[in-house]
Amino acid sequence: MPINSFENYPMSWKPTINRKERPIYQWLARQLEADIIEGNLVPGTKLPPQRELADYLEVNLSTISKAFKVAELKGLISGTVGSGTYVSYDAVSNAYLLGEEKPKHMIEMGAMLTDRVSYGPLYDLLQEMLQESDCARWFGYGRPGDAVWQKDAGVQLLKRASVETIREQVLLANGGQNAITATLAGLCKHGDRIGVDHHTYPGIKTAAAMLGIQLVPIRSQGDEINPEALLYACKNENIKGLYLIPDYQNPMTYTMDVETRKAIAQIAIKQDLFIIENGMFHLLQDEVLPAIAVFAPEQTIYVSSLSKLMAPGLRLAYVAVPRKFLDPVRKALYNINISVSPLFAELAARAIASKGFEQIVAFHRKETKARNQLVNQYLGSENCLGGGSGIFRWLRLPNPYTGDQFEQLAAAQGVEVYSGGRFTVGNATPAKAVRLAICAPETKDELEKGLVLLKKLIDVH
Amino acid sequence: MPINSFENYPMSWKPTINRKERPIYQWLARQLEADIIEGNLVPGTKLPPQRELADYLEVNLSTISKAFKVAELKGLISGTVGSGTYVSYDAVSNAYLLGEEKPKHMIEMGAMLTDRVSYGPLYDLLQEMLQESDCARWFGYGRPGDAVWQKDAGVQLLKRASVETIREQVLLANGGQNAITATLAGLCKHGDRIGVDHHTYPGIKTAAAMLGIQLVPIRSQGDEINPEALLYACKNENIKGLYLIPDYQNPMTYTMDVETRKAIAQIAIKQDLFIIENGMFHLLQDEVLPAIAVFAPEQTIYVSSLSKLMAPGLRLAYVAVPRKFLDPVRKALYNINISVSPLFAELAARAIASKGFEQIVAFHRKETKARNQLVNQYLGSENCLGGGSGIFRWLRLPNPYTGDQFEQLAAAQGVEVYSGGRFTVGNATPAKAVRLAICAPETKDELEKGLVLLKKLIDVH
DNA sequence: AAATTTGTCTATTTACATTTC
DNA sequence: GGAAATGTAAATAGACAAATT
Repeated sequence: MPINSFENYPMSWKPTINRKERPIYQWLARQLEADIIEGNLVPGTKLPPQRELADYLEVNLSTISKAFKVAELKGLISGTVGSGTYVSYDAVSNAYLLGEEKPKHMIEMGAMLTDRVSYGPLYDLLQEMLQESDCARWFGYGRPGDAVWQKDAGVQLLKRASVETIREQVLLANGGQNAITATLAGLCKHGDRIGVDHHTYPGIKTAAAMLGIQLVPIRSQGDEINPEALLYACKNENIKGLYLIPDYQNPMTYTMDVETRKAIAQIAIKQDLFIIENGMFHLLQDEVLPAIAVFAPEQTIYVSSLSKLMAPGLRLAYVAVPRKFLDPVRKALYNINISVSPLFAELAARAIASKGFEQIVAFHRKETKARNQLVNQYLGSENCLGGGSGIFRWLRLPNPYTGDQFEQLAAAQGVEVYSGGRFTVGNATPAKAVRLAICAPETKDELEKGLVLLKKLIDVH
Repeated sequence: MPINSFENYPMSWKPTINRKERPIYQWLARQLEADIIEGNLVPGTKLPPQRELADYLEVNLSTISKAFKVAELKGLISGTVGSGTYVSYDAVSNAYLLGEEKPKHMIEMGAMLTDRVSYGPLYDLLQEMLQESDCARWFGYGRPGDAVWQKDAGVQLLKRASVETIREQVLLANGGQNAITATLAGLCKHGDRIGVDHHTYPGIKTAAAMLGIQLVPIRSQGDEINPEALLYACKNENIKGLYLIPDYQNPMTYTMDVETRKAIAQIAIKQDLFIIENGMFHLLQDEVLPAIAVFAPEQTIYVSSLSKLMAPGLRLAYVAVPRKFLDPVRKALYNINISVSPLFAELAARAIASKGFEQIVAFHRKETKARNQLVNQYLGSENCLGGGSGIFRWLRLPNPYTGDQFEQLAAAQGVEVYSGGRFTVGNATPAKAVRLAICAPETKDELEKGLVLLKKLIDVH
């Protein structure tokens, strides 16, 4: 019997204990998971201190600790020394952004797509390839020399994004997500910690949860990661690496300035952190700033994906890998893919080397800018962050709305947007904002229809 | 001070202890790993009992246990209650079969390729696709209906391999390895155990090691997994699933008979094991036996890859997933790939639905049989297991040779073959055999050259 | 500024089950 | 067939450090 009767204390979570159900810690972890998923424990709830639970259940402190650890690695809860353990805001929100079936007649502004200007040129290049003699080799493993020039094309693309590398340090992946998951799998082991923005690309959240890698939101005053906050996380959170999107951060739209890049690079070098730099939107920017990889070339794995730049169906990414990480990343990519399709590797290489490449990029930018102007007309630019040649916006909501509420209301009106909660990491507080994928609607007309509906919702308050 | 002086006992491994290097268990694990990789501890070495080491180092038993666990999850050592802990045979052998660069002028009989008869028909189909209107959509996400018919094609392919499923339970992956790694990642967590053949497809070894999943070789009298051995492993090894290649097992060439399939299916149902059934060579067999998935449809994830059947560059696989595993496997595939290329999904679907499909398969079989007859001429069929329409053989070596020695000698002669050790799992003893990929040489002439050289090496003894 | 709260980590204790002899 | 050898795994204890008050 516990010395105190806990009946009188309000405990936010009262698990049952069943001594026959061994191991205890797993039994508790299962209960905790179920209670969170079923909604008995809502996001943001503070769980009782581990010692209190241990006392209440008459088990050892470490048994509780272990149960919490299981849930934490699944991304369900998040604990901090001194302040306690909280149910994560993103525990129940759906981070899988590309479902199997979509309800029809929705204006799609959730999942991120680009416009379709590049499909034609890609088609032409593919046609050209198929006219050549021996072209059937693209269904095999290609000719020995092919891989070399395909990687050289990667070098060229990376150079365009300010990253200097050599073909021996370029690896090919089946798209950006594939590259990132492989890099994580190759460089981290179960239980490792990675620093990220407090709102970030959901793909890394689900991948990390699957691999048992813990994401640590790097806090700071504003929304941007800053060097002091990073240094703090190095000292106190034992992080092993960083995942960053310095150019038009997803979803918060900020672009990191050069000084901050330098400072973060310096810290990464000093603290021996690796950085996964996602250059997703780098080349779409009006002014291409030097990548963090430029300032910390031995620490930074730079990922340059073609799906946003060229076409979403061209699932290919180039990864520039520092020498010391080359072997593990190559092995992880092998374990996951064996190899990429030689046909696509060739097509992509030709697209990059083609005269039309810059034109495609320019087209994308132009189309995107026009759409952003449309957005500004309806939503203004003060509370709707981003713009320029960014393919999404970050709409800060007027006061009574939470992101989730707004997402649901918008869906009811026929517009799909993604709530801030989908991007929230760990115990960070979900922003009262939604992300708008402005290039996803097929036409500007459809985008405008969506904007009208969203504007109405906002003006209610 | 330990009570006994261990100076006099011969201990196979004497780690140093440095009490300043905390944590102790990590310090020990690092030493163990280094000693294995540097060759101070050769494969097969029995390590001292955990208690003995603990006594010697004056630390607790569990500290040693934990250090051993770290090494075991990396696939370096393998412990059994009662008999002790041994250095794995495959700890140092290279399981990554597709290196970046190959020495030139080698006759390739290591990495497994098929012949090239299907390249032409695939080319024709792709050409046809590109003639259609709106064909540029394959660079986007395709039309909504596309995915449906592409999955139906998968259903059709699976049915051809005896597996009955519905489109809702078919998922697409970027090739067989991609499907297997995703399935493992989706269904297992760090530390889980999976039963496999004592020699198996190296891709699962490296993927499992990366994910911290432990492979348990299922032992039995002969080389084949049998139901009693499996039942034993269920009771004693706490395995959560199975990975099997019932049709022309890689590398040992055996095909599981129908009774054994039924028995294994029954055990899987009773013990609630999942089965990852790799149907890699299923459709190449002369007689297509019912898959294990037929007898345990709710337990079996059946993977049907096109790279061996059609072309290695067509990196696509269909996965038939039981309802209860659908969600985790789909999410894992999403985390790893987001999606497969719509262009390839369409091309593959058309290839499967085409009239030429059966013809391609027949072509492959015919070509392979001819090659196998050539192999029989030189190496006989008694010690060179496999044949028929199998694209590799398992050559049992005459007595003084180990697989590794033979691999090296053959390489010196200009023929690449893969030693049994590359396929060995955990503490299983590496077979004195090598695998010959008989369809990898581009021509029969080249295959014959290779066979002559191998024959000479064998005849020396 | 010091004391308290709180989570983290590793080593230790204990119980257990199987294999070997 | 029973005792000894051996690895496995969970619970517990204790030390530690950061955050809060």
